[in-house]
Amino acid sequence: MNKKEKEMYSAKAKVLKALAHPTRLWMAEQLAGGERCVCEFVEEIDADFSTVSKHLSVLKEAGIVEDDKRGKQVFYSLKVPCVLNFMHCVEEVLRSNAATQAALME
Amino acid sequence: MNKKEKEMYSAKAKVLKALAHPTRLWMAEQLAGGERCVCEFVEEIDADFSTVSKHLSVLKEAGIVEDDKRGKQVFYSLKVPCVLNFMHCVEEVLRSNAATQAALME
DNA sequence: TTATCGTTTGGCCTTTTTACCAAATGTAAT
DNA sequence: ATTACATTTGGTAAAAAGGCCAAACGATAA
Repeated sequence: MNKKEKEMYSAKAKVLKALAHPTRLWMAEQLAGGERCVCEFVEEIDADFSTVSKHLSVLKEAGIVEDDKRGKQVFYSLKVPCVLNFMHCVEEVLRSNAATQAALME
Repeated sequence: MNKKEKEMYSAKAKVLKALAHPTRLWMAEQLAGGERCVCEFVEEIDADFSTVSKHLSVLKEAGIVEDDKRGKQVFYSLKVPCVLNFMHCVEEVLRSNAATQAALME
């Protein structure tokens, strides 16, 4: 891996890292159903307003979501919807793991 | 988010987290071309043997790769190849980010 | 203007992650 | 049995991530 390659993989990893948190993953999936304002998320998660805001800014920084301030509220939406395709595969990994576990039990 | 949902998202996040590191991401892509032994990775990355081994064990723990000890060497291979599909989307995010950047320049 | 609402930012502390070293393990060759 | 090789494990120190509080901000309402 040369320097340029390293930077490329760091950039890719950053995108994945942004999604690699339960709360952020959940948020991303919620946004698949359309935009949401920060306050909606705060209600549904049991977390501080500032915590939710910071999670959203991680997603934004990674380029996964974008924000739109309208009036007093800020609405977030998915910028690159394909991230949800990840989920099918992630679920396949989980199923595979479950199968492996089950096999060990026998 | 109830407790069960929380656990589900934690499990999914763990899979993503495993891939969310430049070195591990690179390794996963390398494995797309077929199995590799640990020593091969050590040569190509400028990192300690133990570091490489630990990264691989993170991938293994997540259920993304599996290992096969043959003789003195341990060979790793992709267990769930679909993880590579992630990459197309991740690249799309990066392209989208580049476009956003470019737009700002004008 | 002042007050209020929705959100972000800064600071601080705790937890997790990362990476190296050294020591332990297991396999194969001598 | 001893040695050498490939890998893993344990320990530890440094860096990054997570989450809460309080303070700052910007837009609207009074």
